[in-house]
Amino acid sequence: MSKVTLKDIAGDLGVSYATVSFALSGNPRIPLKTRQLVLEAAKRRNYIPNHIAQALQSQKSMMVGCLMTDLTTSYFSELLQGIGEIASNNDYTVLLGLIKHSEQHIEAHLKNFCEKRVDGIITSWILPSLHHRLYEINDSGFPVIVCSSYGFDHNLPSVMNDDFKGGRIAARHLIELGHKRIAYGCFLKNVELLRYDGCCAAAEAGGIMKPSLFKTEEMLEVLLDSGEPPTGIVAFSDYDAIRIKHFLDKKGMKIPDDISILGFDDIWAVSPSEYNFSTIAIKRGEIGRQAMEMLLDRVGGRPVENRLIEPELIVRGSTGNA
Amino acid sequence: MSKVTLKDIAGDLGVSYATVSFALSGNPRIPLKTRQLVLEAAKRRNYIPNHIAQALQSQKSMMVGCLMTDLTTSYFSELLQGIGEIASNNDYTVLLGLIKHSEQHIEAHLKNFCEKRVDGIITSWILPSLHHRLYEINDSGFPVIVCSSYGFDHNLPSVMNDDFKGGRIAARHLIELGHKRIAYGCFLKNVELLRYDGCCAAAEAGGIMKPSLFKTEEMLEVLLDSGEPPTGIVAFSDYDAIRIKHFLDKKGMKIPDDISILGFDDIWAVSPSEYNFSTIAIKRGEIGRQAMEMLLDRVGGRPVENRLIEPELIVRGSTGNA
DNA sequence: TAATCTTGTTTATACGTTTAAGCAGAATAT
DNA sequence: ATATTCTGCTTAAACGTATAAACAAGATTA
Repeated sequence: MSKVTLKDIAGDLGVSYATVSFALSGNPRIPLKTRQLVLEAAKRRNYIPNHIAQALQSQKSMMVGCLMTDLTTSYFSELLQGIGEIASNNDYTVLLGLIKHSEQHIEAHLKNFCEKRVDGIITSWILPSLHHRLYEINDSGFPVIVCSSYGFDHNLPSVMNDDFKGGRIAARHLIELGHKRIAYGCFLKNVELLRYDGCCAAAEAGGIMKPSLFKTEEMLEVLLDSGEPPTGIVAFSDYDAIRIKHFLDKKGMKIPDDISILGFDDIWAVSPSEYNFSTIAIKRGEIGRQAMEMLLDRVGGRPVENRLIEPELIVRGSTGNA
Repeated sequence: MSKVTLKDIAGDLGVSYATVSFALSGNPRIPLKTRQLVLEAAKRRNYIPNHIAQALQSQKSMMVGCLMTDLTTSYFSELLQGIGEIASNNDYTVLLGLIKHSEQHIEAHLKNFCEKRVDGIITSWILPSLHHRLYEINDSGFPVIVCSSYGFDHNLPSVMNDDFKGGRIAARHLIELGHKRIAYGCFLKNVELLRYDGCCAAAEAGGIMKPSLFKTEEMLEVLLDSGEPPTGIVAFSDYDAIRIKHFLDKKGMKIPDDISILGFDDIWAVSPSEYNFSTIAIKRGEIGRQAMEMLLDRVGGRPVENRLIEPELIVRGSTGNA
């Protein structure tokens, strides 16, 4: 076992262990000569500082708890990558709580984080029925940051994708390609309409009709069969965009010749080697990085403001001139 | 801040804090009545045990460090899911070290894990130049377990995919479909040939020719243009299988009518809604679970043996009768 | 020359918990 | 009636570190 402690190396040198502690932490009262000796002895003995003892003493664990859903693996992976990057740079360690969406499961992880005395918690989307626990935890001294690739309702410091701007960018792209009639499609229920609002804003700015909204394939069909069918579609997600493509396939419509389409997320399926769809790429890594930075601010007692991360248009083969 | 300690709740009740500690840990010397009082007071005060102090005292951190590469996000996600599941069930917390493949980066995470006094470390593939560090760390009292979806050279307790059996299962599947001439393709350099060996074993058992091995598209072309072209191909990975499919597309060959093909991994791209390829699914979750179980065994001082996890054949649309 | 400051180190306490050992009083055994 | 065991609790030490306070000796100042 690695049981080498300050006392051991103090014993080697015939000094008190306080001296060793001071030397290692670079206290100026310790002359360079002594310090050198201590460092050598530490290296010789392969001394590894015991962070647990340090944490107990300093009341800082230098750990951040991350509550992550595994709904979309790529989302979770890139977010963690971003969080981990900033965490590492600041000597923080990431505790991972991968959650299924059961209340007990989430609660167990939160409890665990608190017992381990993390300096803060970053969470992605979790069951609304557990939001009150996040508030409690946040209020009881564990700073909580929420981060997500789409907006949801809560009342905590957060870093989110800027859905409104994303929608605006998507619609603006179509408008710049000359499209006059745009539709917005989302097959998920109970999802915020910020992206649609963004489309509407772009439409208004571009002087075209307010985009029509459809939530089912039937509604889309009605639109297509109407006198003035849309020539461009913004989908809530790349998954939705792919689903719409398959629907259009059946109707014999070609992308992008007959109709343009783009979604959100930049999942692997829409990459150039696969569907090759234009998309609004959500900057998951950036969301993660900023969430961790925000947490560091809160830990440091600095004021924070909610942040929106602007997504990025990636033009590929599914959008063309009207 | 959540600064409620044993002393606080001892003060409330007018007993010593040792009594409180005993009561909370269920020591039989404490009568039920007292215990009840303590539990109530703890709840009232919202007492959260300080795991850091417990860890210092017990010399067990109940944390496991996981060193994970993010090469293939789905691999890493499912592995972690498996590790996390067993970890949670045993009151362990996962420390995550997402690594880029730079020596300093990996070394930094390893050092961090040791300082945080993890009870053990689980690592997936890392740079061979750092294997000696894993040995050192393992020898200095931090049990290390290696887990991976394909074999690589090291000398530590491990949980690996059974590549040999995987290859055998893949080839056997083709043989059962009546294929007499099988090829094995792998575009990666420096990769072990266990899967190919498995194919060969199946071929021998099935009384057919030893499978030919190709490592480039040129070599594949030569095979296809030969007098006795293969009718079935086992690819090292699903990525390779897809790449081969695109090559075959160019040659105008149809899957599975003209030729059957299957790879390894069961990545999303080969799922029914996409390429719909037959594949050998590597049980990443299971590898993760067993790795964590193995680590628990080592922490508990129980003897361990390397484990091989048999992958699973998933039959989809890319393999058919010869 | 005495008072003060500086330098290099030690002593002691604290962080929050576990747990072996101790202790007083009650219950039981001899 | 005395010795023993049991019961319910307390005391004290330990885990490994950080750090305020103290201190002895030497250097500087008045």
